[in-house]
Amino acid sequence: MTQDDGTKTPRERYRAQVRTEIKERAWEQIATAGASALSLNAIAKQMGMSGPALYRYYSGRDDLITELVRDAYRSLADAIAATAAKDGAEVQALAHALRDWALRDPHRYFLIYGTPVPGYHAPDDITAISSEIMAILLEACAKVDGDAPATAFGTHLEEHRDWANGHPAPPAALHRAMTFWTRLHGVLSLELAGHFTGMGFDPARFFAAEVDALTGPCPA
Amino acid sequence: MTQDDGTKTPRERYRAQVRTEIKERAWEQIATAGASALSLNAIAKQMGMSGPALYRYYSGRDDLITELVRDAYRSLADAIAATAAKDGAEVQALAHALRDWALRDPHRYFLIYGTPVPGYHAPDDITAISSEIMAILLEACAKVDGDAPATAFGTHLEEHRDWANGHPAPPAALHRAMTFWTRLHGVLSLELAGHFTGMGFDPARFFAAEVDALTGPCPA
DNA sequence: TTGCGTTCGTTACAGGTTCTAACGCACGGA
DNA sequence: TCCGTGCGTTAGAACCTGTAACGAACGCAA
Repeated sequence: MTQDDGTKTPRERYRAQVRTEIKERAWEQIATAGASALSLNAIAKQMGMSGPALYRYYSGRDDLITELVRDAYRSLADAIAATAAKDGAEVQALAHALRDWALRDPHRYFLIYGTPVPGYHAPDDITAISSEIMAILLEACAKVDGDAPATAFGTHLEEHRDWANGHPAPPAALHRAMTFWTRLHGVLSLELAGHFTGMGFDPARFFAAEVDALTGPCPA
Repeated sequence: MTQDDGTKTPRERYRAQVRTEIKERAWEQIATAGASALSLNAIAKQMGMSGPALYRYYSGRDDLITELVRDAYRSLADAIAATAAKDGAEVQALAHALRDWALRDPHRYFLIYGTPVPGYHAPDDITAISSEIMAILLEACAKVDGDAPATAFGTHLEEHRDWANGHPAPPAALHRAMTFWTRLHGVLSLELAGHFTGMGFDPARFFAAEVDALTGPCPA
């Protein structure tokens, strides 16, 4: 046989299949009741199994949620990387890719950028995915701010650029990347949280306006 | 006697006192373990009472949390109103008042602007407090953008200005108020959620840079 | 084909939560 | 002084997470 499936033994194949089905049920549950209401017991019952059986596949609730967060980051990084490869890393394209991804499943967005769980710390491989995304963003900003003058906060970032993972972006690009992140998160998170409902205006236009302000030459 | 205390009968006085003590314990608990881990049982045990006694004072967990959200909004509105009265509603002053308030208790900030609970809808009196805050912000922005040219999104807001509650702010002011909200929320929420930890730069400088960009004349 | 060990799913249980129901007591207004 | 309202109690149902011990099935190897 071909070794297409990656995993080899039937047990591993079965185990992987059950793990993904658990995650699918978990996403459904999160979409309806939120991440805080995620119940291993309910997932098991829904799959025709009884309670503690799931502990063969995930060591606990935190373990499952960590896996979901990892998948969410991975999905976002792939979406961003895909548009970067297709549109040549235009900043506007990245922004709208981010919004499309967030609107596709708001709960998935909040799993990453929502209210943090007090005791929880993400493992290293997850933060690594996060810096993948940042690298793509920095690349796009560097193309725009090739020789833009450094802003005040940009020089501050220049002095503390360990987070850029060695990317040779100029200060103005570092500044633009950070404002890209925070401004778009600001609009998106308030929109997804429903704080704009009933206000009457079009959130998409607001987002587009922020993207325009972001890609303009002014104070990035 | 004077009717200073508002409540009259001793029973009402006692009831009010217990209700506030419950809320104090709840805030302590939220500060250490987050809102999702708030336990009525633990609060009761901490107060020397046993479990269901609290249901005399709050009809359930949701009722208590709603009250906490109301208090949080009220506290924010008071803080904003205080600086508006003191500093004459300078936009910068409002921004830093917001950050100070948020840093004073991050969990309280997330209780308002964090991940929304799927089924939950805030009662009308809470949204009323929210528009109090917006009114102050609009007033401050109107002083800045007295006769500023309308932006594209500003005219869109002009056409859907029901959320401004009849405030006679010009389009540029409407636009500035919304970007004030989303941009500062963007920086603040990511900072409070810990997404900047380990990056090395100073979040306060980033916030200040965004405030500067916000109060500048460029694309509001 | 026949073992045999690993892994799976089960039930039983401990301890936690929210919330309802029914009971007794004690406080306060009349 | 009396009596009703309101308070706190215990008991219990229905959930939840997570552990422990048991039996069965599956797959690899001889």
